[in-house]
Amino acid sequence: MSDLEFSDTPALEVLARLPRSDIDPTDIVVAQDLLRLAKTLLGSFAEQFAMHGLSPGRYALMMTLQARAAPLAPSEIADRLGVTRATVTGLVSGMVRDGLIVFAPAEGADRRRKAVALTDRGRELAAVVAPEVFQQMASLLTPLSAPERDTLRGLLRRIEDGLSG
Amino acid sequence: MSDLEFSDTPALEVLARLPRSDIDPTDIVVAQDLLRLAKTLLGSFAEQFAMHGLSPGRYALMMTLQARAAPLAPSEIADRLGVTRATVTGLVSGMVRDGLIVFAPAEGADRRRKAVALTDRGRELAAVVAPEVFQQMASLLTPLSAPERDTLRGLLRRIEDGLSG
DNA sequence: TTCAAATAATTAGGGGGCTAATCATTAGGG
DNA sequence: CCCTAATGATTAGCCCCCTAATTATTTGAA
Repeated sequence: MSDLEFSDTPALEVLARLPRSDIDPTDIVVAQDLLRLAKTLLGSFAEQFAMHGLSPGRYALMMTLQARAAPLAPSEIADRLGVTRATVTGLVSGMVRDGLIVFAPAEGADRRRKAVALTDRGRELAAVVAPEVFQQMASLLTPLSAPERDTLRGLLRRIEDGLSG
Repeated sequence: MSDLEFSDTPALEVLARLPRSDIDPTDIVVAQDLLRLAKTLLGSFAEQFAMHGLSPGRYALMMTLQARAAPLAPSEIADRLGVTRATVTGLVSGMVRDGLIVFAPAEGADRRRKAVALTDRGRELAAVVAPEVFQQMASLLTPLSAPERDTLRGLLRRIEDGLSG
């Protein structure tokens, strides 16, 4: 459950051995902190999902269906989740097996299309899990005051922008 | 390569449908921003690793060996990386196949023990990859001034502490 | 009208992790 | 001494996600 964190690597020791590096070790420490937190965060949500027999992908799929409240085609789901159709095929087949969703040829003419919808059981599970997850998200930020949250958001935004730019 | 991000889920729509929730939607937005950045960051490093035929686990293993400059037992590696021994077995077998490490019975009496060490090729690759990775880590922070980095670090620290507490 | 290109979904195969069960060796108490 | 318990490592089998190749269907243009 603890998962591998390359951010817990002895980077400073390795850095110290590099000939003529102009990198500030402090930057490495902060970056590793950030990466470690990233891993920890994602892991803690994954754990919460797992307690309900879910995974991040399953959760995302359920939320997507829940928000639409109408059946969706696998290709549509793949687009919304930002994953491949193959991934959706796998996700769907496991969730059908577990009784969370149903899967049938879509209404209408095109016989290539399928439609995915939550079962009652899936809806019930979503109704339990979603508030829990939102609660966990909100409690992430409770150590920070409102202005601090704004500051954090601004700093993260600038880091994120720096990635693509 | 884009990977699944449950943080890009229509949480607000789902939240809006919940009966009597006392959760501030803004908190959800900030938390999702944080989680999305987490995914993006880890993904961008994973991409960089992949360009050299590495994965986060392989990189972590190489750094661990590089920092020690001495052979390590698989169990020792597992402890340092925070993963199971089974995972190390898999990691090692792939890296031996690719000529990055060597793997032999350890010196000394206990014939259960093995020893893992970088090959020349592994060391060369580490010498190429490590500076690249450090550079990428450092450049994450270039959008921020020195005081801002301190601020960020403090905020992250408090969030992290809040997770366990 | 027919046939090639586009589109929906699936399959095949791979990598990275995990747990649980197993094998090999060593250590220790009766 | 011997036999059990502990320890190091591996195997088997699972899940999640990916890419590339394949199947089924529809569209559109010659």
